Amino acid sequence: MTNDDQSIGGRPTLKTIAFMTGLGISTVSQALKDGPDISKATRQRVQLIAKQIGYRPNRAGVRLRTGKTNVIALVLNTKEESMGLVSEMVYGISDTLSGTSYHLVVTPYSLSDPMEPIRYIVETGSADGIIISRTQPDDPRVGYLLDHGMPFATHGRTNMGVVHPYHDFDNQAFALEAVKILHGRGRKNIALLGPPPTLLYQRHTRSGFEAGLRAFDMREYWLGDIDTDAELAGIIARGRGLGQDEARPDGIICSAAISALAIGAGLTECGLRIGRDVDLVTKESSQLLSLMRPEIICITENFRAAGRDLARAVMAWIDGADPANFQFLAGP
Amino acid sequence: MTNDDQSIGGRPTLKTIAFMTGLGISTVSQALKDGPDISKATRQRVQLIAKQIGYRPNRAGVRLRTGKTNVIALVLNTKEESMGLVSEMVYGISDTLSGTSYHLVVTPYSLSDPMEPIRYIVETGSADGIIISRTQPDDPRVGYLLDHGMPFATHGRTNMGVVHPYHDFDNQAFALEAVKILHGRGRKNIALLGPPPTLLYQRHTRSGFEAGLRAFDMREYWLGDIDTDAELAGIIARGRGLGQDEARPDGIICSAAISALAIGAGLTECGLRIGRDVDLVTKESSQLLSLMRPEIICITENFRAAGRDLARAVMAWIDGADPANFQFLAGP
DNA sequence: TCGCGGGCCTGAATCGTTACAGTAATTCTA
DNA sequence: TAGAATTACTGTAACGATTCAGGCCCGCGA
Repeated sequence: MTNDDQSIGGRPTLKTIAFMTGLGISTVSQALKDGPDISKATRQRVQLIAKQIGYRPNRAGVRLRTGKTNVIALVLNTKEESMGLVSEMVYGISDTLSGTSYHLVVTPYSLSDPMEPIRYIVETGSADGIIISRTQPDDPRVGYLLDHGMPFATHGRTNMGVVHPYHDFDNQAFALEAVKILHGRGRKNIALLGPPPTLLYQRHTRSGFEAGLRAFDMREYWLGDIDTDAELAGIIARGRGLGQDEARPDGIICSAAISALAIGAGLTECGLRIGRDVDLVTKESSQLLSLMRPEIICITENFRAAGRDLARAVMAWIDGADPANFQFLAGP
Repeated sequence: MTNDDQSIGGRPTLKTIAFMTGLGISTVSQALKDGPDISKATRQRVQLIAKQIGYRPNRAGVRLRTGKTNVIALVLNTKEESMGLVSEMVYGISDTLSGTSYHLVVTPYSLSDPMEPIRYIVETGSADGIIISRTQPDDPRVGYLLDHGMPFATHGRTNMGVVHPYHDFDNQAFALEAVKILHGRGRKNIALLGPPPTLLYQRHTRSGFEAGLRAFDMREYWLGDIDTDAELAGIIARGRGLGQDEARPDGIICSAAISALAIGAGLTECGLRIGRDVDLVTKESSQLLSLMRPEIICITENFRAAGRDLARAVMAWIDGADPANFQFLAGP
């Protein structure tokens, strides 16, 4: 009842517009969302004023009343760092989110339990949708989120027989292509430094790799129990080991730029020249590597595009779209 | 009046605890924050139950009532990418924020207007504090935030005669140290590839650089109008140009790892060997460079520590601490 | 002319929290 | 022992938005 000082002061609210138009608050609310019960003239009038005074709905008000947070959470493992993955993903997501009402909350977890941040978000309802990465073949987070009806999208696929949005790089095609390139350069004995077996794309990578070997009649040099998640020092040491091995591979395929650099460093230490004695093909996500080591052959994975896709997917799912329509596989 | 189904169902609220304890809602609210009006016994009882049932205050409720968002906004320029700056900053900030009630919202802006995201946050009150980077000597954002009473911290200092929290790398000391290293390696003719003059740390860098030249009686090779913000291709070309210059510098100091790589790439193209024909000293922020290009001399800047400091500073300021106590200068 | 159904708008209730003004019951003061 | 002060707790009113059950007025059919 006390329409004191609506005209002046603070941020405009529905009350402000109601006061200015002489309408009721609920009318204004409906008019702003083009409710059919409101006459066209009134709707236009309200919307005009709202625009003029720069009205923006109070997020807390909306959230409290409707439960809609207008937040997308990006859940990252601190391990995550394929040279720029984080920044590219963030920028990609923001590309999509800008111009919408969504904000991006970044939630890293250093802990060993990947479920913890997920549970937190679901239990406190602090986001409308979640983007997760480092997806595992049988990822507990996916099951949990599905169970709890929380929209999400994964960077990488799962192997669970359930449908959910994802963006994945076609690592099978990548590995196949890499083998083909090495074959084209006359290489025969190929090593694969792939991702850890806990991540599904390890299987895709291996599958493409093996298909390539078969197709071009090449053989594998078995690298043993080492993957792109290993300590850099360990990878360098492995490179050194290769350098001293008579039966060393003449081609190496690598799933991460940084690991390629590391293994290359080890090889170089032994006096081997990349591009001559050994060929190195790697995935990379920025122009950096080609600068640092132009002799390393690069196949680009675009994390920014991934971020864009993932954000689009989550938003669409939140809006009720069919998640099956948002499964993206990016070619190399 | 209708205490229907408080015991079961959804997330616990104050009402749930009120129902369980038989107390009033406001009593519970006060008890949880150790209000002095509530008896010790009651406070403990309430807090015990709250913990047991995993009560967490509804952020929207708090935010609507108090205006406190429990959000720190990190405002980034998409240009930003000193190899891992974004991820390291994010992880650093999260280190500090984890365990508190704060969430981290990341707001990149690709637009030319750095004020836009700042205004948005202030006008919509969508954060309690802001962390900004790419600080300029006379930064309009700093003035604006000060005017509007929004706590913030800057990555880098300003030159405005106002006090605010910051974390800065001592670029003067870095440049001086770099010159000293080059002097120690017998170099005489030094080039500086510094940051763009719009950023204050360009001055610090130059100042340290010039002091070093004077102290060790060396001379500058003037690189001209190029800085670490330039296109990589341009920097590479400049490196190539240097390689072909008879009077080329025998030492180069670089403010960003990626630029060092670029200029190094240009030099290498001309057959020059880094570490022999030319020495290259650069700032870098990960172990990457020193591992992969050991011939480049690295001085490390720790962005994660910066993130930690900045988050601590903003939180402290929000809590009413004196901003003057949160000015950090990190040595090389 | 009466009643009924739309069209257009409004008030009240609600989401979860906090600030503030009470209100009993108890204890202290003179 | 009356009155004041203290202790311990409670009800109400916001914060800003949305939802929903009306309410009023008009035109139309019988």
